[in-house]
Amino acid sequence: MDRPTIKDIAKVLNISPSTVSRALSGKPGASEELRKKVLKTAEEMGYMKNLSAQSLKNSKSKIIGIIAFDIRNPFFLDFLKGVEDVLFPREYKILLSTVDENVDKERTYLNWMVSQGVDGILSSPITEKNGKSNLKLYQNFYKMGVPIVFYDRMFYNQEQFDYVIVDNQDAIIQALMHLKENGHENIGIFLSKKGIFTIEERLKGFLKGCELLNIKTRKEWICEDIYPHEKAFDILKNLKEKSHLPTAIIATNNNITKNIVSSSRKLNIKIPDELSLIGFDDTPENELIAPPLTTIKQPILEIGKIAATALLSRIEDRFAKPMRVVLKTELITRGSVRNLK
Amino acid sequence: MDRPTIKDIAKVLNISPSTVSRALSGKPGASEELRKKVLKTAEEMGYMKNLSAQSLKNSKSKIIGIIAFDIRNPFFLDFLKGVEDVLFPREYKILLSTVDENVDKERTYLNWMVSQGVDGILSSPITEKNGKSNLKLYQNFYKMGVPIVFYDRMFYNQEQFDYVIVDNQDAIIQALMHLKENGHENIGIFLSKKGIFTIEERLKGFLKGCELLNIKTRKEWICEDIYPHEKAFDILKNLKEKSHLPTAIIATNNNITKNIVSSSRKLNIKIPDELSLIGFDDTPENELIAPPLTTIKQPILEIGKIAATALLSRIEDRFAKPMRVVLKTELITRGSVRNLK
DNA sequence: TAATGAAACGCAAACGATTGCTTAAAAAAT
DNA sequence: ATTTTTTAAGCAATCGTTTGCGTTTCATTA
Repeated sequence: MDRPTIKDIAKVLNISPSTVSRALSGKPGASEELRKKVLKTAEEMGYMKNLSAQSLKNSKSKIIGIIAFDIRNPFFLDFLKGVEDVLFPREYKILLSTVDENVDKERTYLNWMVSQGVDGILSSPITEKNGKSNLKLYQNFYKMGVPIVFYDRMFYNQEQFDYVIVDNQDAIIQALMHLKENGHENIGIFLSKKGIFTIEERLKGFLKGCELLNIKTRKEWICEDIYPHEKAFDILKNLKEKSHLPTAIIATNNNITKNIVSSSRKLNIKIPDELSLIGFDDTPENELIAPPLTTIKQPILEIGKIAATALLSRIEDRFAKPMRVVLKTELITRGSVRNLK
Repeated sequence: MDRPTIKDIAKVLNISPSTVSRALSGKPGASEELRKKVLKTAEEMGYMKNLSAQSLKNSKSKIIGIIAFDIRNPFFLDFLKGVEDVLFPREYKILLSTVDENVDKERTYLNWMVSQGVDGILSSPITEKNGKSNLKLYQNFYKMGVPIVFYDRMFYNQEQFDYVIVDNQDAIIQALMHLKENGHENIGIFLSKKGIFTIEERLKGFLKGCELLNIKTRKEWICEDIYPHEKAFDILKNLKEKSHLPTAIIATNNNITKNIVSSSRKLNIKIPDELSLIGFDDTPENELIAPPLTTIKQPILEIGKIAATALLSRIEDRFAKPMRVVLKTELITRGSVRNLK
């Protein structure tokens, strides 16, 4: 009692499989009359096409693979929605992976995806702090003609790839300007895992911005590689004990932000009275936190939509010139930055 | 310059494709010596197996489909992680869909998935408020032997299916007990979209709990079908204007909770002084909200893990007896419930 | 009426991997 | 040295669809 195939339909109607195929696909080669009959019996028999067979035959799967650096990041709520909005109407399916910031896992998934015959890949590539990455593999795939679009992250000096990212340096500079306008001179930055493209960029932005705006910073205020994010507590504690707290901190992801808020409470550091805070990535809850959080907001839904659109274009034309999209972030000012003036 | 196939490897080594296949898969029929040679040349030639061909041949895809009621719900952050934790080591891939609470979209995706030849489906089925659902389709698939496990939601009187859900009635009763213990007698519930299994259950739990605990409630306090969730504002406003506010509200999803908090602020209703609130679904931010939110916490990661495990079992044995898992929720008490005593 | 063309349909070979069956070769047993 | 057993490898069919090419049918035109 297996699922009926094209051959079964053909047998029932006493015609050839090729004709059934043409009728089903609407390609010329079957009379309109016959076509209707085929459609009807297919329906009646509960026919469902076998996409594996189709993929095998046409080397097209209508599947795109997504490499997510870490699915637990709320970033993916909006990102996946954006991607899906574009993909669904065009009948593309999503093969999802989460690689937990792990290069080996990323490699495994990448190979699976290509083996699976995905039509393209949307990836936020991993770079570990020792510099290890799957760049070679991506380059191989690129040569093989596998359409790839990077989102959120990319590789330096690899401008042959398409990418959709955000201007991370500018994002931090915006934050810095806002702080300066509010009279802050002693500013720190809490950075997540080292090596990650976005984090490196945010650090660069911080350094550049401090110079640009003539803000003095101290080494102890540039806190790198805070991972796991709970480490924020110890750093904050240390800073407080040494009476070395900056007047403001920029956090570089929402988990760190969250940890700074909760740590501050435990350490009895009042936000924003004693310490101002700017977070990265806006979640709906940020508005409700005490105090309401001033954050850098990325257009995540847009990133998803644009990346998906770019990938589809790339699939249609392997040789089109690379699409390089850099979106701006927006600073949402709420109550976590104190005006010192 | 296409990707090499088994045949290409065979040609290079002057052996037959069958031998290459057996060598690569490690099945008996190739000497160890030859096997190593095959592996080596496969590696050198950059061979990657074609999973479409494999699927076609063995009718196994090593892909499981996930139907997500709405990917923007933070539920899926943990759920997907839980699922992936189980699936990745067993080399299963995830085909993800989001159906936006839409029965038609769900149907489309379900058909795609089966056409794709997924080995099983993890689904949180949609029921629209008019009762429309894809139950028939699920039943068909069930008869066809497509392994299906429902999570978070299920269909009433369909105990042939496997499912992993939470005791929603008990969850609300727990909340009610907590409120009663804190002296609340006038309690309302804000329910999301009508028809949804979990929401219906939570309503039942509320009704049952009120009777059990001898809590009087009013019709105006049982607010159904709050969708879009922003409607919470109007309801609250109305209640306040009529001086009809209950002393406590139970919200039935985190979006409604969020809207109640923000609406209360706008309407100058103090939580918990004037109004106590219990939310549903615990997000990390709940702790940081003002006031810290008392919520009903579902073991989401567990739901994902158990559902995935159940599905794999079902795949292995189509005729095993249905796995029916009902997990308990936990009430996380923080600051949003006032003690009236 | 015969010739021409188009349309409708069938045949069979692919796509890449797997596997039951057969044959050949090597090892073991008599 | 001959038979039996084990092991290694090849042949060819198969999974379900698609498609180039060939054939049949029928309407069109000269």
